[in-house]
Amino acid sequence: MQKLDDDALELVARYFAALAVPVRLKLLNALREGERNVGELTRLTGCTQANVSKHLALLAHNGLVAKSARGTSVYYRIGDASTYRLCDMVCGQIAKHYAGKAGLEQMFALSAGRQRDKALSRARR
Amino acid sequence: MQKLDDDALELVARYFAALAVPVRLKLLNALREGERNVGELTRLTGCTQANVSKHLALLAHNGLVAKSARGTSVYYRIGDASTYRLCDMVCGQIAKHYAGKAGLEQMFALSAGRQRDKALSRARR
DNA sequence: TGATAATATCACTACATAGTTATATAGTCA
DNA sequence: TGACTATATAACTATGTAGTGATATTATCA
Repeated sequence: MQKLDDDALELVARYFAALAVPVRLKLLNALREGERNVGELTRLTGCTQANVSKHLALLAHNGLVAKSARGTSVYYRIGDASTYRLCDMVCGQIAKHYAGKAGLEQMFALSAGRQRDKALSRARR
Repeated sequence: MQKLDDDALELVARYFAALAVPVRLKLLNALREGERNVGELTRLTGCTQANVSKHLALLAHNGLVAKSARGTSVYYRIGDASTYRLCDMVCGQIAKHYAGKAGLEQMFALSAGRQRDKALSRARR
């Protein structure tokens, strides 16, 4: 039972670790508006293609994104709609924690706006 | 604006990183039932005192726990009640992702049970 | 089949941080 | 004040992984 519990903690930690890198958050954010292929995501993030590919593989491995190949391209999309709820909660907590620092709430409002609802209803199904 | 957005991603990533280490999740889990001092948390986790102290400092720095000194002891408590909602959401997603693996849902049920409600109502105030 | 394009993987470097031991700091009580 | 206890910090090692350039893999189309 203690062993099981440690395995669970390990899994949860890995999940959070998947969200603990700015580039990966940027990738997830880019997918709010719908699916995109690797080339598009490479341009959007400004990273090398190899790097984007690696991050996407990690996100997919943790169930945060899903992929489907069409032609020579591979299209990625959000794997679980509740991922954004998670991010939005964190944004809220950070905004609260840093309350007083000018304009931080607005900064986060960016990622929690109308875009989300569009993407959510798409991903929910 | 692009710069601001990158700063926001950095902050969110740091917050998730704080949750991305099993020992820290164990610490937060131990605080579900109420506040504890460093010595108690050291015993509960089985780590060295120095290590626990470092993890607690990091959690405090990110607003996940709060501390108050009484005598020679320092007592830590949950900084934000919604932290557990975050963890429980992740547990739910993982359980969904691994659905089929025997007994995994029960494994996670451990950390999302009645204890949470007690701790939440305490921390909410 | 050969050329081209898109993605994934490999081998590598650089850096951040988890964990450890030893020590410093601060509070309590005789 | 000195001994004792609890916590924090410093210095260090080991390890994981983000990022890169080069290359392999796979699909498309002439």
